Amino acid sequence: MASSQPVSPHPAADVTEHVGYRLKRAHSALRGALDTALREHDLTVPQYSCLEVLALHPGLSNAELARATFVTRQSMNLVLRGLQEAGLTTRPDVVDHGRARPVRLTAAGERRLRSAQDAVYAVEARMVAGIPGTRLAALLDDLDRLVRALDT
Amino acid sequence: MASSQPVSPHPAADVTEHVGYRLKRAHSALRGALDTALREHDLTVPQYSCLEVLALHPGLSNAELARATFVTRQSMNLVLRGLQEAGLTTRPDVVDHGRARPVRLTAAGERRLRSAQDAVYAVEARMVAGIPGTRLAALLDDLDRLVRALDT
DNA sequence: TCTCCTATGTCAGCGTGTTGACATGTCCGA
DNA sequence: TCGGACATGTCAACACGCTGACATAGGAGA
Repeated sequence: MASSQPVSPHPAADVTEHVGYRLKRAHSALRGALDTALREHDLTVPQYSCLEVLALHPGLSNAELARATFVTRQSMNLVLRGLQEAGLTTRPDVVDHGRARPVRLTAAGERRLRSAQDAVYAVEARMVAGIPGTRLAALLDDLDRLVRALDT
Repeated sequence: MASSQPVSPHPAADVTEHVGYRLKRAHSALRGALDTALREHDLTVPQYSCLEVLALHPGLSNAELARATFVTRQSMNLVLRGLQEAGLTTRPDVVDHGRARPVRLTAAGERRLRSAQDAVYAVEARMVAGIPGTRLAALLDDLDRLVRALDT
């Protein structure tokens, strides 16, 4: 099975050898682990992602947050609504210039993010622990190549 | 960083260097590409996954299909309902022995799967094309290690 | 035999994520 | 100046995917 020529219509004999399959399984496992880790912090994964991005880039608009987390404006809009109801973010009702309204973390939002980060980073560390250290960089690079190859 | 103690709270300086982030992005890109590829075949990604597994293992029950595709019984139940309404799968109303009802592809289901496979395999090939051939096996292996490390 | 444990199927509710559509606001160029 | 291209925010409809809960069917063990 070390053939290097992509001649057949089937990338591999077994579906479980497909990159897509492995990718889906890994993502599913990570999602599940994050879900349980974040539950005790009363956050969902998209909510946490949003807080993390906001901490790094305060004042991003809904559409910008959506692009940063790879979802649509519509999905992010819903997430933001939840975060605002929980008092973790603020968003001015009117702006002087454009149409985009900048989102910012509240003090409660920053506290919540910090407490959740420990749990999330623990999951990340546990996941990466199974990888030989020297191959981690290659893995990150390959995942990046997959993305670039797809949106070409 | 081959230290075996989880000392640092931050696995990496930048969030975009996290495995979780890259994994999410790659999965999102794949999902999008598959969505558009499958749309002209009137199939969703979970529906296609279900058909693919059924072709390999005819007669699997709802719960078994769910485990094979990493979703819950409830989610798979919904997918199966859609497939049955489209006439792509069949499922006996009563069984003589247990409670599990075996699902099978109809002739239409097999045809639909075959026509969709070309599109899906093209996406897989396009995605993998960006990876140095010698590193593909390592990538598959590392993705596997991530999963095993998480459900330990 | 009777009971408990486990697996399965299904209902309900919620959050997420998508496409499609539409209104609104800016800016650039004719 | 004005009109179109573009980005943004939002509504609606639909499909997924999760948890929680419940009923049912089989098998193992007292």
